[in-house]
Amino acid sequence: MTDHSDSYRPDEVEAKWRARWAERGTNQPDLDHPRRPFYNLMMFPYPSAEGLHVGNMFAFTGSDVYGRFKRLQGYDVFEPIGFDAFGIHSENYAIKVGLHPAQLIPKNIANFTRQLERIGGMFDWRQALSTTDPEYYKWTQWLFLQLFKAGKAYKKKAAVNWCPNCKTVLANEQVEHGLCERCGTPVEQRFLEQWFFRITEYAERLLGNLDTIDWSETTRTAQRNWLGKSEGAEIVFEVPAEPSSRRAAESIPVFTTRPDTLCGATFMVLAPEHPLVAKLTTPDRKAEVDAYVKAAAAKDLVARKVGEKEKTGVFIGAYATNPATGKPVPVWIADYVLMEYGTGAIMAVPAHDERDFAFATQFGLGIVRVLAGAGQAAGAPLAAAETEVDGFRLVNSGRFDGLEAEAGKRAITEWLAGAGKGKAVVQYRLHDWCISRQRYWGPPIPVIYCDACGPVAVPEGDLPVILPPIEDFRPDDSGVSPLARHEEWYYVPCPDCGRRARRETDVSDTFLDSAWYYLRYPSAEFHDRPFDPARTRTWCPVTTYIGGNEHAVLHLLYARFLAMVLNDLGHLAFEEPFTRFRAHGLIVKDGSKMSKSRGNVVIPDEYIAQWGADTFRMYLMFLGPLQEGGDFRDAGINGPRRFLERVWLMVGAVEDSGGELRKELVTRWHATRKKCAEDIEALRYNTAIAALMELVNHMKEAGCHDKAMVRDLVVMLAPFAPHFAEECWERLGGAGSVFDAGWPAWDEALAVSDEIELPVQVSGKTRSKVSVPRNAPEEVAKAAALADPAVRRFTDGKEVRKVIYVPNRLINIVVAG
RNA sequence: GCCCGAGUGGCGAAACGGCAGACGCAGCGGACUCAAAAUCCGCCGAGAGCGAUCUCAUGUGGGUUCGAUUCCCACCUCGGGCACCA
Repeated sequence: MTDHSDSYRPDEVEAKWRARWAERGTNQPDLDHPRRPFYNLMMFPYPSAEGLHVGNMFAFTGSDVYGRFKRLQGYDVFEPIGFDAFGIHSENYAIKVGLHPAQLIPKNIANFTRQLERIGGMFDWRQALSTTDPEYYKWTQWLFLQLFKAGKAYKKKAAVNWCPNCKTVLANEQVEHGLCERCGTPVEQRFLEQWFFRITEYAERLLGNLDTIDWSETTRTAQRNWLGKSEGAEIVFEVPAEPSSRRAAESIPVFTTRPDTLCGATFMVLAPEHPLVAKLTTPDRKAEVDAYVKAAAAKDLVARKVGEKEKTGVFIGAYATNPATGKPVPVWIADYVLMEYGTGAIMAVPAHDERDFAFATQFGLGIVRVLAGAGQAAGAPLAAAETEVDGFRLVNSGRFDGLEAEAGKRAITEWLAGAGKGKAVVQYRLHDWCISRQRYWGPPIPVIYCDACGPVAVPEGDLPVILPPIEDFRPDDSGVSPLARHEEWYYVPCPDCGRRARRETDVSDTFLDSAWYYLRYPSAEFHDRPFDPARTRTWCPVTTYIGGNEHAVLHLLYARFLAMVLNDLGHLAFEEPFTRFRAHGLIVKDGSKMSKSRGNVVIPDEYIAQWGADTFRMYLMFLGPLQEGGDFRDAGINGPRRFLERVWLMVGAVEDSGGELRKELVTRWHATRKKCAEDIEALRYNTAIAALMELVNHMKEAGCHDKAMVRDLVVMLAPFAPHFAEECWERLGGAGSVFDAGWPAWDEALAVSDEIELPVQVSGKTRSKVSVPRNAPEEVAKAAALADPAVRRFTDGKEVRKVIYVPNRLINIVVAG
């Protein structure tokens, strides 16, 4: 191509339109008086030192295509962007390279900003935010105070997950298989004073609302599993007083999902940490029990939770009474029972629970069957626990014998409640959210401890509590934050009594920063309020949210919880923050997900420099459906490039063809408008792009350069290749931005053709095609089919048994033999 | 172990229960060129046949149906989540 005046040069075009958009405020909706507000949100990035990688770009482009499409449909689309820049990621990296995070983060943000602009996102940069900005974390602290004042934040000494490498506490959600999610170090148990949010109070609502929101099913399932609802009963086992050792009577409540098996409870097991263990242990068992408790406490959570098949445990010498049978049952402790779940104690029913069966077998404890199938004797021996009990009936259960399992559950629970020995309860797997971190790089928790007044909230007028710029920000093994080494910072007068008091030195979890950022975007310029009521009413809840499923149970659950709390406290009118959520797929490279931690990231900058952002955007979106992700390899990028160049040439050669267009082409035109819109709405960008390519192929074949068609083509291409489309639009004489052109409307009647190529099957095998009018009556189609020579070869001389005709789809002639 | 996804040409993929492989990449043949690149035209699942055509083919095995990539049952493989949660 020697004619430079007519070749497409992405660098120039893209730079030109980036400048135009900034100049004209193209991407800045009227935040106060939008006609049709549409909040298009993408999960904000953590600004890593490596920069935005191809996996990020895939997700951001996916969200941006949708936002631009909505814009073309006439919505006032608000597409904000920001940076989730606090947290251990940034801090650890700063430690590694020997810099202060406060120096590092602004550089990373600058780099991300450059990249995000370069990929052509429709971001409203006026409202950009960083969670590390005091103007932002002031309100994160405010949020904490609202929960604190409402009694939804509390401090307790608790067994927490401690990462000895990151030297901090982790939330349960940040522990994977007993390993630290970030660095893979085995997590230890420590007992520390920690701040918690009462998310468990919201478990029922968090679960129930899942049925009311339009979210990816995978995400909702993940949340349901995480919430882990179990319905069952709490049953109290009494331990009679022991006069010889002067021990009083005690009672041990247990939680079970199988109250129907109560009569089969032949022993009990307590968690080693259970508070009753010390009281109930008999003197002769004390040495052995103490040793076991100690050993269990020393075990890290990996050893305790995974891998171990061998059951261990010790008898503590006490006997409790089975409330249904009145028989004594021995009380054991074992580390397969967890203090954090239920009551920390179980009734063991070895006949119908695998773990209890293994334990009973190992220690020679009694096994009594209480459920039997048809033809099974009540005394039939068990080779293994029988947990599948469909159609089984209760046996060895006295007055409850003969009931089916479900009926037995109800009957026994009712009987327990009447006798004051138990009640129906619902348990959740969810724990309260531990939000304190013994680290530096986060918002200080705004509480002051006074010897006279106790924990006091920092007055809202004193916010933000600025994170001091200390040099020795590295964590240590002490279990306290680096801020605790700075007296000059933490000694302050008590806000209530004025006496010397000390600040909380822990900072809050990064997930608190990100749990409310969507509220800040529309109100980012207000200094005196976290989120403006009018702006929030206009823009929230978020219309469409796109993000990674790795946040299904972390970020997305916390954000929902906080919205509910703010709703209860009267700050928000809604309780579900994201009306529609779609999880994008992951970009895989060399067999595993592209991520910094796996070291397989590809930075898009070089590709963009070589091909242009538009071509690269189209290439990524053409890979496959957004929700499925795909393998990254750069083979194939030539396709979108050739396509855009073809369209470019077409734009240079347009002509007015008046009403001369072929009927077939008009049909394609309308069908493409429709298909492309429907596919984008469903996030099937790959087939939307394919439809545009098909249209171009047909236009080329027909030698068509019709101006109106080319203009539509450019508009439909705009979500994918925004700079390119703007340039073409301008060259076609369009006024303003192509994004104000409106999505081309289609006529349903024109989108289908009058003549149909109808496939003809003979006994279910396709043999030929015949041309018939659209919606042809069966007789017409049948006559045409039976007249076709290719069909007659299979039907001649045979009896037609039946004809199946699906108008406009197919005709199937079923013949005998 | 349990709960979600997904298995289709050399590759990325497409297909309201109705022509399997749209669209694209790579490859092959040709045109243009001194030549190469770019561009344009044609071919492109496997097997048989000179051919029009025929047979086989959507992870495996069954089933429902006139007809199954699609629905049902069992199994295999690969991703992801949960996991001693009582």
